[in-house]
Amino acid sequence: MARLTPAEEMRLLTKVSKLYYEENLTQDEIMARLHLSRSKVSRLLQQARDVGIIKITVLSPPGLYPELERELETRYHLQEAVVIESRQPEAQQVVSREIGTAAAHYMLRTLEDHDVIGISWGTALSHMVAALQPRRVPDAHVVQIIGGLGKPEAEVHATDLCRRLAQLLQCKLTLLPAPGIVDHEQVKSVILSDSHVRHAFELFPQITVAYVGIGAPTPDSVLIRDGTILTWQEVNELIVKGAVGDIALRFFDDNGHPIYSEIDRRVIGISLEQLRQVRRVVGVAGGPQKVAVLRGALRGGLINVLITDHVTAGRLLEKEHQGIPAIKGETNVVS
Amino acid sequence: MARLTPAEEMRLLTKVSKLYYEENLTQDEIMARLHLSRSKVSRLLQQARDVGIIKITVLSPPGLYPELERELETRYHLQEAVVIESRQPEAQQVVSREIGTAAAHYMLRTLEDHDVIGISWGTALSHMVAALQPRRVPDAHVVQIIGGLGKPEAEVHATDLCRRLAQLLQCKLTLLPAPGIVDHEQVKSVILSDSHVRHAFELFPQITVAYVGIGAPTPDSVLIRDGTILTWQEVNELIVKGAVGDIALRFFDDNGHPIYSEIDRRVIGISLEQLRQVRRVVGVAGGPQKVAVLRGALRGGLINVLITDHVTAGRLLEKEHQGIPAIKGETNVVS
DNA sequence: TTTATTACTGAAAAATTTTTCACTTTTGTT
DNA sequence: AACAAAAGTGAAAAATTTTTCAGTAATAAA
Repeated sequence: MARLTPAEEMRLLTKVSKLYYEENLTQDEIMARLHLSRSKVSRLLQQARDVGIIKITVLSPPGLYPELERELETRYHLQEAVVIESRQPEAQQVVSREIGTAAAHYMLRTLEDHDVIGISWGTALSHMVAALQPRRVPDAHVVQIIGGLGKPEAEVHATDLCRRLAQLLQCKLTLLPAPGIVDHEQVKSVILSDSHVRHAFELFPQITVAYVGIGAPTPDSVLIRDGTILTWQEVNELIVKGAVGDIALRFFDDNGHPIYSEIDRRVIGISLEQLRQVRRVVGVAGGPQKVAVLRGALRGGLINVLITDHVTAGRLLEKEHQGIPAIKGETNVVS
Repeated sequence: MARLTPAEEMRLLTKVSKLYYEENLTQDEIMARLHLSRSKVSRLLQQARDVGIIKITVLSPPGLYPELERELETRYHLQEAVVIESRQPEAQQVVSREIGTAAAHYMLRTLEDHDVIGISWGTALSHMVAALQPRRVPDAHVVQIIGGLGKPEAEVHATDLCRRLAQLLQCKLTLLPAPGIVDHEQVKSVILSDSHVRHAFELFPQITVAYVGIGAPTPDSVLIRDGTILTWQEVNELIVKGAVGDIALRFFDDNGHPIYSEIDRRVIGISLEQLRQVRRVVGVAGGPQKVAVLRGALRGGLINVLITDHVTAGRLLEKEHQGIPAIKGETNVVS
């Protein structure tokens, strides 16, 4: 109601701030006490925050990397980034396990009653399921989004992962009873006519959250290791075409753009386009080999939650060839 | 929805805190982002504050004494204390002026449209009015609560104060056209029969805020100085009875209890009991001589807003003969 | 001076946050 | 293992805070 001198204003600012933040009075009580209007108190507090009379600090306990998370989230338009501290950040196996554990916690934290959970495949996801504490969520639904990998007779990995997960959650389960990749396109169309397979495919649009591993095309990757899934020659072809890695056997380049090829047509599983329709795609990956792929996946908006380790996170935030920003409109739906 | 490990909980706490306090997301946005329930986010923030992850500091600019104010308010159940920094805290005259200025600011800040303002008398109040910036508050009402002091022909001070104040506020004015103290009780009853005087008295219960000076019975006080108001002998009598000072010529002791006497019966003005009925009584006083009286007034709950200087404030907070607390139920109504 | 612009106000509306409540899960105890 | 107690949960209600709005006062410009 009045015109105040700067000094008097300062005193009022300080006083209101103290009463609010130190004495925990409500703004109403302060208003009564100091004979101000409700709005004035609110505005005063706002001003005090702006001017710096009120200082709010959030301290991060050691072992947490909220700044890295924050930067990743901002830079790549992520819904959330989870960065854990790795004890052996260069050891692919160790990192995968650590990240898998973090992913399990993340799942536990974010799981909702009617979630339809798409699961791909990979070491990290495997560790995730291994680390997951059992929890009854009967209305959830686990859906396999890529066929079991490797030769038909070995089609265990992806399928198994889903089965174990569904068991831990005691929830519904839809498997994709097919190999992840077949030898000829014709075989694929035959398989796709199977009603079970079709059933899984039809569920893709209903997936509310997908957990995906991210593959790097290195010689020792599981993909190539024993030649059962892809040959080194095939992978090389893809690399020549610009591939930096894959999500559920869908290869993509530096910018997350899909790389179509003969190989792609032989894959039985969700497409990158379909994956992009999923509201929440959680990428679970870390370790030195994954940096390049992750960068592509992030740039292309193929994932919108990232679970990784602090070293990988740091690398993903390095200037990167003069920071080409993630392309607008290609990001997954967020809200 | 989930059971979290302590480490994971820490991360969540930190993350939520950062998003809320550093990114300024709403709890709703955080909920969407982190897939938590609205309540959970609120509780998490509460917890983070409790645990100390979030630290809120209010820094007081130099020259302000929010701690002293706070302590005074708490110790003496005050609605508000205003402590200003005095440049010459031992010089009664200087302090009075400084405090008067502070009181003017306080009035400007808290003045409301329909306030009925009771005004007593004193050096500090005089400075207050002198320092007051003009401000039109036509519905306010200034009421003189103690007769003009001294001999009838000198009855200027209190009256004048009120008149000047009313002019500055361009508001209604009710004077108490009588001396503050008369020679004989009989004279008083005659005066009280005057309709103007009665009018002022009838307004006392409607006073919403009273500004009162606080008198110390020292030889150089204006009260005694020229012998026009009280003689040293009269004052001495009061001191013997335990008086530490007065508010509007109503003397009281260490604990703010009124001291009744022949003198008291000759005073024309508000009584301490009536003053106590006033929702807000602002005591304006400081300087070395006022410490003892102020202590009495504060202990007795005779005032519930105090405007003083930092040295006096400090003295008022000294242990005081093993801190007899202000007596409950004797305090003025606060809300 | 008068006028136009800007800033500021309090009340009410809208938005946000906290608490309550009814219920479920976990944990500790017999 | 069965049970009771305690802790934790989300939805809704209640409380609190912020913003909007319409109007007023202060300041700047003419």
